[in-house]
Amino acid sequence: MAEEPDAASRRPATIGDVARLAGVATSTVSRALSTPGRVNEATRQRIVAAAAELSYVPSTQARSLVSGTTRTVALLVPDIANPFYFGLIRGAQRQLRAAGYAQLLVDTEESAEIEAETIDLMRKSADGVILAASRLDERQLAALAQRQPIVTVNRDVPGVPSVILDTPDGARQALMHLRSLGHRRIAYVGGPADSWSNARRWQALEAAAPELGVELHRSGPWMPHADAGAAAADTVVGTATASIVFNDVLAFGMLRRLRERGVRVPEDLSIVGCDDVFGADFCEPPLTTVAAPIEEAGRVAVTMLLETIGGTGSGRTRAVLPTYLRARRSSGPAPTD
Amino acid sequence: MAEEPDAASRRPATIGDVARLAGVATSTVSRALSTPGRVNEATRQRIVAAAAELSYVPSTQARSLVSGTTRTVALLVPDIANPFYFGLIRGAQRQLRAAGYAQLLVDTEESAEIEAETIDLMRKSADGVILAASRLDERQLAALAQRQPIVTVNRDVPGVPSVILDTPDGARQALMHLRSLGHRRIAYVGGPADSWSNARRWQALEAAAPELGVELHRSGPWMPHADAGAAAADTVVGTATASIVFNDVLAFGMLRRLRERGVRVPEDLSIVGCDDVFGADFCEPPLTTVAAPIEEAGRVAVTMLLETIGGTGSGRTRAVLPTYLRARRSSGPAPTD
DNA sequence: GTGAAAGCGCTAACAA
DNA sequence: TTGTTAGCGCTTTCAC
Repeated sequence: MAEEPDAASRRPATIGDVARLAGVATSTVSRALSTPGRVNEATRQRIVAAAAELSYVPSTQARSLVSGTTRTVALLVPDIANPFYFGLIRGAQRQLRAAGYAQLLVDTEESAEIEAETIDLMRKSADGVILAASRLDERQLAALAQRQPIVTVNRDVPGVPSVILDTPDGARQALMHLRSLGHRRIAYVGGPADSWSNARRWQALEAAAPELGVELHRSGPWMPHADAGAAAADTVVGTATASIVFNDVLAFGMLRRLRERGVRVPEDLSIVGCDDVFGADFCEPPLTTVAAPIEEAGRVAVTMLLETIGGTGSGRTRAVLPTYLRARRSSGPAPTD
Repeated sequence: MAEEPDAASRRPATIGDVARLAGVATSTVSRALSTPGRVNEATRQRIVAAAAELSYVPSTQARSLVSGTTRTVALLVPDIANPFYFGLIRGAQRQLRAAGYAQLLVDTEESAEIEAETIDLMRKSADGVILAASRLDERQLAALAQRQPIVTVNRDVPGVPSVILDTPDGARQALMHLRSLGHRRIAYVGGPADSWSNARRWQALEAAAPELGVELHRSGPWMPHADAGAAAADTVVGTATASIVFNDVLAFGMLRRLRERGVRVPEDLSIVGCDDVFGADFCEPPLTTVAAPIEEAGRVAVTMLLETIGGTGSGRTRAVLPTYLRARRSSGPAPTD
């Protein structure tokens, strides 16, 4: 194999090049490649060979121009560096690849503005959008969903299909767990003020506390970053003997602070996180946490979105995925007051 | 504001709709929106207003069909769930957004085949490709780079622009650090056999060991997953008093195993990781690790790629980013043998 | 400064 | 079974 002229030529092969080489019309090439049944087997083979020789790749742009469809789905997450979204991203990507779709990942940097702007842009570039932990308000979300297929994750707005991780239930489990260990004064260390999940978890705890005989305290709002954990930890020490924390990342920061202050976990203060993020079993002590099937959430979101796009909508518009408490060592017995 | 008819109409507005509403030709709309200087200010305003009213978004597909350019860059990573890539993804995304590009993120699942296939697909869908820790061999990589703009991260192939994190130097720093602590028998716990960085780190260590009077052992290859850490840890105990590990994730797994076995870190066995991944300062004990400016690597890779695409190539074809040892507590003094 | 028309690569009628 | 033709939405000559 000496020179390969086609490889050297800068311009990628078009359907016209393939047609010329195979001695057929472009429409035949198109058919051979997308509706193999409707073309003579011999010519089909000739065409496939020609395409291979020119290493022809169909232009997705041209295709979508005529089909009006892009076979691309956008996934918007508030913070790509938050390990919580890893599983979601991966689950979505797997399901998308299987369906022959590409994934456009966008980090909206916790900004409602960037989010809205991106969704609008995507109206032409993607067939649909998956919104993780959207920062938009209900009205906006509902309006946008009118215009283009949208599925939300961890955000429930009437009329917008959604995948919900039932973390309020997980929080309830955590509360019972701590209570059964003997804790009576328990704090909820809350996440961002505009977080929908956060509000729902608090509600669930508030509802469950009385009948358990738990004195419930509230701390926050806190940003879901490890750095915020220091201040958060300080608010809890002395107030409660156990805490349920918005998410693991925040809990990591608390753990670090408590170690600095010499407050022992779980002996002096119990901690329960949420998400079962990467690292939750490596930290000191390993973190008891509300684990959620986040990768599955990604897959389900894609499935629902593709149903919406395809109009195959079985009508399922809301999926609630169960969570469970993964008890490790950061929630020991209640300290004797 | 009662009914908003345009919002209700399913079909998104095209340039033609805008032209009609503004009472001009489509070409004028096009100019007004992309070359504002070449159009009368009054008409421009009329057009902008019309576009806003119809909430017109230009079709990127149609644009790229005529321009031959997609303003999209593909980023291929072997494993999206590996926290090492977070920073890279984010750095790349920031720089891309600033330049008005979209990011197509693909998880190649550590498969050379998926990688090659994806790169080929991207020839038409993206203006360029960033390859993190490519699994392809030199020949393939060089050939692909002929056909489309490619920048590699942590992979150096002649003729392919690359961003290199100088982890071999970091490994050398780790070796000196451990030696100065009194360690003489030190193991390198290696990563995947086909990892280019892995090979280079070993070379660096091998070269540095004699003059430091270090007896260097080698363990591996291991997959860079926490689960692999258990077996890896077992190979080191008793052989060496300190170990330099391919990456933090593997080190996490080792830490867990050593805790189970009752081997104290760093008293009985010192550990130095690599990457300074999320969690390295939360684990027990906090992990001393070779830290690399990974987010910067993402930004630099994008810059280099865009230069290649734009033909603005200043000719810079290789960026080497320094690394440094971030000493925490997992590398204590040498145990007395 | 603006409009008419051609064409980017592809698919989908419609004919043959 | 295959070829011809007309567009998808946009940019870009080329006239005016």
